[in-house]
Amino acid sequence: MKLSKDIVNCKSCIYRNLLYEMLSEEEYEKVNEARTEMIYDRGEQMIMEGSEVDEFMYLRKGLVKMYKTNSNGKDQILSINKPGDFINLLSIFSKTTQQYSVTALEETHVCSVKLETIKELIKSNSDFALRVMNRMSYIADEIIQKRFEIDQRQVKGRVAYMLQFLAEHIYYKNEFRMPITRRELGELISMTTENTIRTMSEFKKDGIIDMDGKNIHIVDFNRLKKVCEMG
Amino acid sequence: MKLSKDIVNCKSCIYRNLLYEMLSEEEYEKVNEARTEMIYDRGEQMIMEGSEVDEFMYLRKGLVKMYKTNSNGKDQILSINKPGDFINLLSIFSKTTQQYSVTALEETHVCSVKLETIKELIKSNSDFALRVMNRMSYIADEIIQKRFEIDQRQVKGRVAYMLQFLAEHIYYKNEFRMPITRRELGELISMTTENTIRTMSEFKKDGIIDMDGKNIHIVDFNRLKKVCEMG
DNA sequence: GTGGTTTTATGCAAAATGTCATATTCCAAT
DNA sequence: ATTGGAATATGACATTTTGCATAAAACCAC
Repeated sequence: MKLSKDIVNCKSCIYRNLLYEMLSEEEYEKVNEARTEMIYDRGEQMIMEGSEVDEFMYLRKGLVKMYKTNSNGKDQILSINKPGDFINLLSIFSKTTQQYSVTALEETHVCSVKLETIKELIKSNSDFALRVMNRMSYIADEIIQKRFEIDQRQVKGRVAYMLQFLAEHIYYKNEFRMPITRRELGELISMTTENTIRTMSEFKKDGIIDMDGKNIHIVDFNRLKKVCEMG
Repeated sequence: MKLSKDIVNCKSCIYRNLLYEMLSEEEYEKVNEARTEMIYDRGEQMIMEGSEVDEFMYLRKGLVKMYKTNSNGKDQILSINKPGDFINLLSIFSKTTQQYSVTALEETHVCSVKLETIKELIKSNSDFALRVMNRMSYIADEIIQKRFEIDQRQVKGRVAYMLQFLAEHIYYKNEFRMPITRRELGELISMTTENTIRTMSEFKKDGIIDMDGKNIHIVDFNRLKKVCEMG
């Protein structure tokens, strides 16, 4: 992890309107000063489950996984997050320790603001408070809805769902490089590594996708959707 | 559904300190006036997925289930909620429609405050805003953590987990009357009705629980915990 | 009370999923 | 370039879970 050298002002940040649009000039400055921007390499752990919560963090660039390690040492991945996501917004107001770990899946830039500063802004600017609530509500809902989608499907449907999700909501195209291993994909949809691999091989044999290692090409989106729908 | 006749003042409500403790006298009055208390019978639907969000609701008495109906008409239960829980806090700030349905499992009293009023309080009282955030954060976390617990277990572990949960967090004793059918229990832990019933029969045969219809008695808590731990 | 519907219950065959073993490929550190 | 460890791949087999059938018991509306 290292500090970013080219300091970007919040005003020119493309994610500014997600959160800071209603701040006054003065409040803006406050965030700008309290803010640090960090860069993490692929594979670097950014947040460790159980560590202290004292910063409010969001992605400016990159991709991360949020996960939990259970008592048997196995990871369960909660979600894959992209820029604009607030990676610890759920723990921040009710817990003193991080509830989930976060690791970078590629080079990732993170903005980090002292929690104290955010709380001051919430107190001084109620529109900002409502916006933070809006984002919290949205994030929680997204995670819960996604768990629902996964839980109601069986293996093939789950893999299909995730491939579709990656294509439509992360990469916005039918061809992409998998940001995670097959094991991690399994951890994301609650199934074994072997079954994950087998299912993807099957999709390839059936002509639904084409793949070469981590490179995925969804050849027949309609059929993928169909598998996704019937579970 | 009917309006409650014996109007209870918020000040004497036992759940007052969950949310309203930092309100001024004036703000208190505002809530009190904007508030309606409703009584729902067992089986009555209180919130319909897709309906408009315009009230902030919380339980004063009773038990409810929050659930979603999927495209095949099957329900998935998200959580069982008891007094003090805010049954639509997750949808309220990011969505204009309810994301989940809520139905009473027994006679249930609900306090309902116009969303507009709550938003005004958030604007006028920043400590209240922080408290609302704290509750949102807490609720989201609880739901997500519970999903994790369920997803990492298989059938026996899931049933054991839920029985333990009911005993320890809903009824506070080893003997209780199941508030839901076996089908609903299945909907809660993502398994079929048949397997749910079979697993409970097995627990009975093994001497872990005793049961007669909906009456459950956890005879051997240690063994239940063991089943719960090994998945 | 009566009749109809839902819930609980259990058996059995089929399907899905997990486990273990083994081989090959890929990737990163030296 | 070499090498060790992780990731991908696949088969065989065990176990788990589902799906369907059927029946008794419990519950509800009239």
